Amino acid sequence: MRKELAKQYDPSEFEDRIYKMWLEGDYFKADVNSKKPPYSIVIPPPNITGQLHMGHALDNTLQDILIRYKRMSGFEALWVPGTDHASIATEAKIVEAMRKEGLTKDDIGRDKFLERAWAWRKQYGGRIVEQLKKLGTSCDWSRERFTMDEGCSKAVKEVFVSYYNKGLIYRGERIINWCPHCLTSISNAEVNYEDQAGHFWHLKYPLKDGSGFVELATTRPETLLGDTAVAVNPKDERYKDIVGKTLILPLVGREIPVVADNYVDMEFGTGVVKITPAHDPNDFEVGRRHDLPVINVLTEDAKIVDDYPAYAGMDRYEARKKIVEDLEAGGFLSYTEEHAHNVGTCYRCGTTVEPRVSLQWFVKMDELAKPAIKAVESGDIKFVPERFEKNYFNWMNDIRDWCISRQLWWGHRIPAFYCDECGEMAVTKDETAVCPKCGKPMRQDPDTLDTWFSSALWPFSVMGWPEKTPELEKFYPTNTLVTGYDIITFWVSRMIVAGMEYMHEKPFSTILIHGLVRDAEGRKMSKSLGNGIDPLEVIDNYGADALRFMLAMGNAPGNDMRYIDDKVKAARNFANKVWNASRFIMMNLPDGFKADSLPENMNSEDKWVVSKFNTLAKEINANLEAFELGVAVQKLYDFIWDVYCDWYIELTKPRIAAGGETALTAQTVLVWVMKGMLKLLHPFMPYITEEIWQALVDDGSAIIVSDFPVYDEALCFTEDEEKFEKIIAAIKAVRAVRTEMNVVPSVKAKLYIETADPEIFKAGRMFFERLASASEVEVEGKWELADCVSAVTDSARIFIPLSDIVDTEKELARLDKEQKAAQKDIDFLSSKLNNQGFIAKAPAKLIEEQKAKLAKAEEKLAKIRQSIAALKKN
RNA sequence: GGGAGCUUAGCUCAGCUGGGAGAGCGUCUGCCUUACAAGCAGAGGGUCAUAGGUUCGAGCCCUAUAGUUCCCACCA
Repeated sequence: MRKELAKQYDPSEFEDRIYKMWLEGDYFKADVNSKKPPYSIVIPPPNITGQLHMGHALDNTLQDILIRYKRMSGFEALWVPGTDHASIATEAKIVEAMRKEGLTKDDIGRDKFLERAWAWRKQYGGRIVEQLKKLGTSCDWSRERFTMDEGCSKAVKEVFVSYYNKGLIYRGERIINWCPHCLTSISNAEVNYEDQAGHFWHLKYPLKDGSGFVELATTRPETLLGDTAVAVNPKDERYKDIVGKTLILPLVGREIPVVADNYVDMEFGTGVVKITPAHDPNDFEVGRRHDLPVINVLTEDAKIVDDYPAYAGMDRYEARKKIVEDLEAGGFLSYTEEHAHNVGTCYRCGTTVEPRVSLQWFVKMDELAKPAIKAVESGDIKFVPERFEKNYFNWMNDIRDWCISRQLWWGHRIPAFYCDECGEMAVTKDETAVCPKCGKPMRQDPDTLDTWFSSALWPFSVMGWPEKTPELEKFYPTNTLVTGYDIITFWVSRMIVAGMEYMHEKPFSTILIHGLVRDAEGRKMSKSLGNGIDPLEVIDNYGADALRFMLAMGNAPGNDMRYIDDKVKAARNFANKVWNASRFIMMNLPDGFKADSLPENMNSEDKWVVSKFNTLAKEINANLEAFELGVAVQKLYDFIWDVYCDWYIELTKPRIAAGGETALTAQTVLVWVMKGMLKLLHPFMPYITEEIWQALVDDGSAIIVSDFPVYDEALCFTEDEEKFEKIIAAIKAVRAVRTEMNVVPSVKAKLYIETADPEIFKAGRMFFERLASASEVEVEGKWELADCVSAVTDSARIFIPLSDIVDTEKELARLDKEQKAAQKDIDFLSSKLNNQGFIAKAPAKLIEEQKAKLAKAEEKLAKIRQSIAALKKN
C-alpha cells in the first residue's frame, strides 16, 4: 500500500523524522572492511561553544553533497566529524562567565578552570552537532572526535616530541604579537591589520655632548621608555658624524647610542629611527645586531611597568598622552602631524596587539614547508579553483617560524618540563617527568598549543594515528577538503605540512575552496555588526532543503555569495514544486501499480523526456566530478521545473484521462523519470527526496543508499527528441500568437496544421487540444483560409480561424515582424557560411549545424511569406 | 609595495575546454486550466566596465586603463 503525501509541503513535518530514520538505519556509517573504493572527507566542524553560522552551513552543505553523491555512486563514504577546541574563544567565554562571579583565572587555579572547561564542553559540545543534524549532515556521528580527546592528545604529543627531537621546534625569546585583552600571544596569521587615524610625533633627542638634537618621529611615543638606541642608515651622509655618539633619552635620562643599520630607510621621515627592541619586531632585530639591551616597559595587560614611577600603572594610551605632554613641556616635541597607519588587531577581540618580547615555542617552518610546497606544485594536491594555489605558494614560500605557544589553559599543554632544581629541560610524552639529571620532579610548561597545531593533524589523528589503524589504511589520504579561502594559511597549509611530515603522503587530493557568505548588502557577516543570519532560523522558516539548495545554487567555487532571503524562498518554491509534482503522480497511479523498468512501447514524448533525462544524468555526473555544484544544481532545476513539470506532466494529462495502454505507459515513464530525478536531487535536497521516495517507492528501500543515475547509451533517442521538439515549438507558437491577439484560453479554436511531417503532428493532436486551446485539430490537407491568424515554425504552418476577434491589419503587422526576425536569422547564418575563413577553419560539425539552421530559417521564412500573401489576397 | 578576484538584464548572480547572451527576483499582459497562485501562459529588458590585440569567429584568450573587493608584506 502506497503512502500518501501531505497536501501541503511542510518540511518541519518530516525533516526530523527522516533524519532519525537515517540514523537508525545506520546509513551514515562507513565500513572499514568494505571492498568498495574509499571516499573520505575529514573536517572539524565548528568549536564546541559556538553556534552554527552560515559559514559552517555552507561548508557542511557542500561536503554533504559530495558525500551523498559518492555514497550513491558506489563508494564507501567516510565523513569523520569532530569538534575543534578553539582555545581562545572557549577560554574567553569561561573567563567571561567567571568575571560575572567576580572570579579570575588565578583565583580558581588551573585544575578548577579545566574542570569548568570540561563541564562547558559537556554542556555545549553536543549543541552544534544537533544543529548540523538539522541541516541534514550525513556524518558518521559514531566516530565523532574532539581535538581534546585522548587519542588526539596522544597524536599532538607524539608530533610535538618528534618535532622537538628533530630540532624543528625550539624555544626562544622573540617578539611576538601579544593581545593585552586575551592575555596571550597570537600568531601572525591571527593579527588583522586595519587602517587607523593616528599621529606622527616628531621628537628631539639631545646629544650628550650638548651639540644639539637628533630629530625623529614615532607613532607610539610611550615606547620611548624602552628605547635603547637610535639608528640611522650607514650610507646617510647627513648623520655620518653622529654615529657612535651618545644621546640622552628624554624623560628617562638613559644614555643611548646612535647606531648605523641598513634597516633604516633614508627616504622616510627624518631618516632617524628610535630603537625599542622590546616593543617592535624590526627594532628587536636591530637590537640583536647591535647587541642592545631589551627593556620591556609594558605589563601583560599593556600598562606601564613599575620601573617608571611617573607613568607606572597607566594604560598604554593614557601613558601616551601623558608622555606627549611631558615631552612638550620639556621642549622635546618638535611638532605633531596627522598620520594614518596600519595597526595590528587581535582577530578574536579586536584589541590592538602589542609586540612583546617573551619566551615562546616555535616551529621551524622552512624545511617543513618544502615537501608541502612540492605536493601542490607537482599537482598531487589540487586546489579548486586552481588560482588559490598562488595564495598558498605566496604564504609557503615566504614562511616564517610559527609561534605555537599560547598563554592559555584550555588546550593541549606543551609537553615540556623544567627542573627547578638544576634548570634542566625535558620534552617528553610522559605525563610526569623526572629530571634526567638530578632525579627531582619537574614542572610542566604552563603554556598550551595554538589551536591550529592540533587541527593540523586532523586528517590522520582522527583516524587513530599514531596507531596503525584500519581506518588509516583504507581512508588516508582523504579525498576532498572543503573549506573557505580565509583559512588556507591557518589550516590548509599546516595540514599539508603535517601530512607530508608524518604520513609521508598528502592529507587530501583536492581542496575545494568556497567563498564567504555575506549579508544582503555584501558585508561580511559578523557579530559586531549584528548582521549574521542564523541558519537555524532559516531552516525553521523554509526547511533545511531550501537552505542547502540555495547555498549550492549559484555558488561558484571560490566566489563569495550573498545571503538573500528571496533566494531561499525560490529554493523553497522549487521544493514545493517537486512535492506537488510527486503528489500529481501518486494521485494518478492505479492501485497496485508497480513498474521498475521503462515500457517497451514508448511514444515520442516519452522517449523525449527519457532521452533528456539521460543527458541530464550525464551532465550532472560530470559537473559533480568537476566540483561544479552550482552548475549541476541549475541544470537540475531547469530540467525538473521546465522539462518535467511544465511539459511532460502536462503531456501525460490527456493520456491519463484517455486511459488504457497509453495511460499506463505514461504513468510508468512518469514514475521512472521521477525516481531518477529524486536521486539526482538527493544530495542537494536530502529530506524531501527521501520523504517522497518513501511514499512513492515504499518497498523498504531508502534513496540515501540508492544508485546515482548514470548515462545509458540505450536511452539516447535523439531522433525522437527532435520529432517531439517540433510539437513543442508548434504549441509555443500557437500560444504566443493567441496571447498576442488577446485571446483568452477559454476561447477554443480549431487548428489547421500544414506540415511536411503529418504523422508527427497527428500523434500530437491531443496535446494541441490540451495545451494550445484547440477545439479540433486538422493535420492533412491544403487550405486557403481567409481571416486566419497563422503560427509559423520551421516545420509547420498552423492556421487559427479567429475571424471574429482578429483584425487583419494587426495580423499583417505581426507577421511582418516575424518575417523580419526570420530574415535576420538568415542573413546572420548565410554571412557566416559565405565566409571562406569560416568554411575553411571551423569544425565540420559546426558547419553542418549552421547549414541545418539556415535551412530551417529559410523554410520558416517561406511559410511566413505564404501567410502574408494569403492574407493580402483577401 | 607584492599577489589575486570582481565589473554580464532594474537587483542578486550563473555562463564548464572561444562557435548566435542565461536563471531567480522585480516589471508588463492574460489566466484560480482540480499537482502546485509557493502556480500557469506570454512579453519586455543587455554595444557582457573601457581601449587595443590574437582569431574565420571573443563575455570567455593576450595587453593596457578605470572602478571595486580581498589576501600578504609593511613605513619608524
